[in-house]
Amino acid sequence: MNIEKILNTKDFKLTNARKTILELLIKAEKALCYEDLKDILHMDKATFYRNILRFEEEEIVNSFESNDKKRYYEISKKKHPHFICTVCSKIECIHQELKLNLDGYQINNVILKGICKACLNTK
Amino acid sequence: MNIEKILNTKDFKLTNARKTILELLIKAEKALCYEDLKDILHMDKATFYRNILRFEEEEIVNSFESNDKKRYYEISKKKHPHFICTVCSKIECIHQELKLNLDGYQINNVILKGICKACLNTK
DNA sequence: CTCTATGCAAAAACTTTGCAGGGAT
DNA sequence: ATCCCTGCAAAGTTTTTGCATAGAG
Repeated sequence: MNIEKILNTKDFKLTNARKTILELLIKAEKALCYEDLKDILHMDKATFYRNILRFEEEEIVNSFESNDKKRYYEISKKKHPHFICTVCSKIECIHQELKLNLDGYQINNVILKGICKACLNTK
Repeated sequence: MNIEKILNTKDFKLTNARKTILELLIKAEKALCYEDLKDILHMDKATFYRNILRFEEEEIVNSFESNDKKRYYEISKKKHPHFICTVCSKIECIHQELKLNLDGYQINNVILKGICKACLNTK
């Protein structure tokens, strides 16, 4: 994934803030929230939130709200379903495709909420 | 669905607030948020949120966060997948089962996010 | 009578906005 | 030179908490 290309084709100015955010999301193994990133971002939260919103509008990034009230972001190209445990708030990636007939709809995100194995066992 | 039975079996005191909340959710055709309910609830928001949280803990109700930052609640027995449009924030119920292998996990909620037909067409 | 539930107000948590100055093209 | 981007601080939005009073069992 070429960051400069992504930003240029979408009419973004090529700023350090944008490059940093995209680099980190591309590198990431999992979806990340602002709190995960804030210590390594070196930018104001307003800058982060404004840019990530624009990335979402341009469908470079997509996001979902987790159980812990925070929004998690991932590069659109890496998207896959997520399981969120409502007890421990852990997020697990699901590497399965799911079959659904929703013609005419564009599905960007699949979130399953429930209770994970570990929490079920200690209940 | 017998409200008094639900509340009694779960060791709840039978208050008007609780009966009102459950009645409205049982009657509802779709998942509802506090804002949808506040004008007809006649109770403080703290009472609503405290009770709905207990209902969730007892798995009488389950909830999901929508695109508009609000939490939506539905009676567990009525649960089904939801599609949330990230453009217009509309929530649509999906009456399809989806096949996924997640042994050992309890899935309470399925949320699909994306762009609905109407919004795709006006883009 | 006891212990839980409620209302009110204030706080909390995360995200967004206004504004003035800085930076990319 | 222009217009977009950024940082800072303050505001916004939804949900939660503390505390005194009211109500269920």
